[in-house]
Amino acid sequence: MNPIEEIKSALRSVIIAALEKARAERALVFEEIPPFVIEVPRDKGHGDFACNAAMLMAKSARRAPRDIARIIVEHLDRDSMAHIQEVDVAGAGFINIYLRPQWLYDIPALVLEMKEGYGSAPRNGRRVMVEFVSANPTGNLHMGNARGGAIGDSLANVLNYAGYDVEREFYINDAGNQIEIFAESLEARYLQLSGKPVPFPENGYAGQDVVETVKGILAREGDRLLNLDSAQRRKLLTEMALEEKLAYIGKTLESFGINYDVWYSEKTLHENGLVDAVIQELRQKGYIYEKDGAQWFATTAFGDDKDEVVIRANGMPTYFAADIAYHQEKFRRGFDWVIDVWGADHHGHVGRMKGAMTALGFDPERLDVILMQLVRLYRGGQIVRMSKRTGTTVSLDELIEEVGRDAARFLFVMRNPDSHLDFDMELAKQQSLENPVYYVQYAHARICSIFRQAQAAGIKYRLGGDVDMSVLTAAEEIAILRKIAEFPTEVEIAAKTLAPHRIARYALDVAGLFHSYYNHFRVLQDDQTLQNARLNLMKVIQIVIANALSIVGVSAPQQM
RNA sequence: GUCCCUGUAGCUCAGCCGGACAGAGCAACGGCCUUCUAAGCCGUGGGUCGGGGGUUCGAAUCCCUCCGGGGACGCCA
Repeated sequence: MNPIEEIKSALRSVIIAALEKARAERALVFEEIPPFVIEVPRDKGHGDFACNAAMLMAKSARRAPRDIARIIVEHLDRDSMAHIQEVDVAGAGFINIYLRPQWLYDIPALVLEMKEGYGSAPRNGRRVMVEFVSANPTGNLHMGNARGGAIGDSLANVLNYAGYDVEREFYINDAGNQIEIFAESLEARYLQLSGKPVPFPENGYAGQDVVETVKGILAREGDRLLNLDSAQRRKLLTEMALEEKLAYIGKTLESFGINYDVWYSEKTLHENGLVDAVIQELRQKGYIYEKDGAQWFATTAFGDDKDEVVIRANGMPTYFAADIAYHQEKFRRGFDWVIDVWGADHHGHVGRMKGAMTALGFDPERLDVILMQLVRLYRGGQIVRMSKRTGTTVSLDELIEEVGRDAARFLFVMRNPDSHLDFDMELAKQQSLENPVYYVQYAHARICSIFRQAQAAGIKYRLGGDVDMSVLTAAEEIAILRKIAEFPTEVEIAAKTLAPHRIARYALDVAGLFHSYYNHFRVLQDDQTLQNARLNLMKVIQIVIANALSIVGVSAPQQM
């Protein structure tokens, strides 16, 4: 249920009818009706809706845009749409349409009926998977993972609102080179902590967290692994460590408000032969060749500037090979649309993956990759450099602990993924004007407070139904209703353009309109009719803010 | 060198599926608490939308080019 879109489509029909009528009467000569738009003008002085059809037709109809616009207006059947109050021609040839305010007064009843469903589109039956974070299970989650988590989860929320059946997935990189190195690191620590002075691998995982993990294993298992051969020892250590790490990652993400539907193991792709199979399939299609003892995938056939190794000279498949198999599986599992949220450092991987999907016969348009620019961490204006020793600066746990889940998520989601984010810890944890999350939450809490006051004073009011909203004639009230009406369209655009930050911005806009209104108008007052209408207005704002915040993944507090 | 992102008010950023005089927050300056939470509100000043071409009736938005900033170019993931 999208009031704006319904009106737009009704207006579209009316305008098309006018064009047809004008053509039939030979008032206008043209071949085809151009793909014109009906939009909400930025400037309220330009009406409730504006149409650019006349300007687009100027050339083919060989008339001045304003002339065409006037002819369209003359042929409009105004009675066919009760809401139309006034239509005029303005600017370069815009058709500005003014509606009777009743269309806005109908909005609150709709919102109150749909409640948390307001803004959402009907189920469209299409399945979409959002894969995000997918951090290496060998270490802790860092700021980049935090941003990816906030964006990915919020995007999944937006898509769900927009009518898709969404699944969240975490791809576990539990195979490959880095796991080998992880295994070696674990073994070295295990031996060292058991009193055997072995050297630590040169490029091993030197972090303290690995030491802690091994200490835990020693405490539980004792030194019984000393008796095993090295391969067996590494295997067991890796299994135990990964289980612990993944549980920890899952717990952290959960406390960040993120819950996955599926945790998908890379290792199972190898074990089930899916990696070999997909390479074989590509080979049959002629995209695989051998060079220097390795197997190469001819990604240059799809616009890449150089080919890519899929099977190393040592016989081990690369990460890319496994990822091709993984993405093939995503489509095989029945997803209509597959979205990955990756760090910008993976940008070279995008074209190759789309090429691989094309080679396998999947439409690459069904795969979208959000490349998120990396996060630079600051503390009070000073950049925080990556620590060599721990391999990390601030972990997601520390972020949640220090800044708080709501503020962190809002700050991440608010920014366009394309923006290079300078994240200042000091700024983020300030509970001040610098911190927009509180501005929005405060609006929600204030409205809750009004209703608490109303209740305490024993005020009787009715929400929804046939409540007369037409007493809300102030420009501020009209502006708020208009903004509320735009929410479903905002969700739709955010989903279509994969831009959850639009919802955070929208929430800020609504909060701004509310705070201003609150300081100029009394909700609770003697005039019963007005009071009732304003309480309805408040309730509707509260619902929309709560809905927007839920998409962003931020709580809507009752009081602050 | 090739590729990706980016350059909008002093600062941080929206706007960029082309549309009518370019927006917000912060900072600066000046106001507003006996009334539903001052984590708020009101007002003032502040911009060659990096530069230059092009497409268009119309460009911050699309294309080309140059310049500045960030990043990627591994038989790592």
